[in-house]
Amino acid sequence: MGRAPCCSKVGLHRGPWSPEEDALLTNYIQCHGEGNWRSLPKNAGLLRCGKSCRLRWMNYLRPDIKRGNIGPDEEDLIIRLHSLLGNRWSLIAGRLPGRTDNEIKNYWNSHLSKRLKGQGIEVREGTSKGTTKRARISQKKSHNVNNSNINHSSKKQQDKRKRKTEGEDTAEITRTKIYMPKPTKFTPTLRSYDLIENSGVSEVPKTESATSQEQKGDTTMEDLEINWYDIKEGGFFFEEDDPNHVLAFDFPSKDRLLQGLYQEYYELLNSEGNQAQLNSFPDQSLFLW
DNA sequence: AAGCTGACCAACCGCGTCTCT
DNA sequence: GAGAGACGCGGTTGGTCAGCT
Repeated sequence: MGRAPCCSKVGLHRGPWSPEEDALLTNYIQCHGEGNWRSLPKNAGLLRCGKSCRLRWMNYLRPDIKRGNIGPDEEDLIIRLHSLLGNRWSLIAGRLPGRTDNEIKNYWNSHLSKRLKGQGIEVREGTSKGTTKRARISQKKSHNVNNSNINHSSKKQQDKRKRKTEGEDTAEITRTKIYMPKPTKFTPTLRSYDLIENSGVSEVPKTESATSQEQKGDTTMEDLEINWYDIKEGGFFFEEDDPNHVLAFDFPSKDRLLQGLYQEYYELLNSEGNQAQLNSFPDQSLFLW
């Protein structure tokens, strides 16, 4: 499909952002909102490509970005999610409020990956997209580079040259087709529930929206048959000040099939040796709300 | 003090996918 | 259904800095 020339445009700034550029971008987005990255630089008076603006905003300027070191809890979550999802950094970042995919990716590559390998823990490489053209090229490239005795600087130059000619190489690579279900958007609403210690849900939903939904004959809690304990154990709940009070996902009745997928996901999440299965699991569907 | 090395991380690149016409 | 533009993602690069020799 068509690709935007973007950063190749002559006369655009590249490299580190200045405070003035940051201010221009921040002010513009605060006034006009995100989106339209293509036209944003022009409208905001920035000599940057839209892609660069988006990246700067998403990874650095966004007000909800959490600063500071990644804590042990976050680290543990990253490790667990990576074992399930592979290098799908955006999905992992989606479970860590305030953290960006870039940050998690960097943290993984510079800290966790090495540490886990050092501990003799097998680190899952690649993703379900590991059989894509790009991934195969990458594997092929690293293989070639590893087999050469070139020094560091010439290796980089060689990589660049290879990148320019690799179109010819790819024709010889065997293609493995992976069928991924088309991502489906659905919108579970949040309900709040009170929990009785070790015994699951004590009461039916009490929130206003939940009550009105029930009155309209929408999905009830009993209909859902979701294993609440699994949700809690899976970490996909939101604890408020009261530790016995949780928010859980609620699926509209039209999304019964997706509810099944959701339950399947948690079963996989809690089972041993689930990586192969997850490679074919439509996880994109689960995170697109 | 100077040079080297590796770690870190912001930014870039290229591709796949989505959306609109 | 096809094509083009826009967006989002993951891999990679390169500048900076701290620690070591």
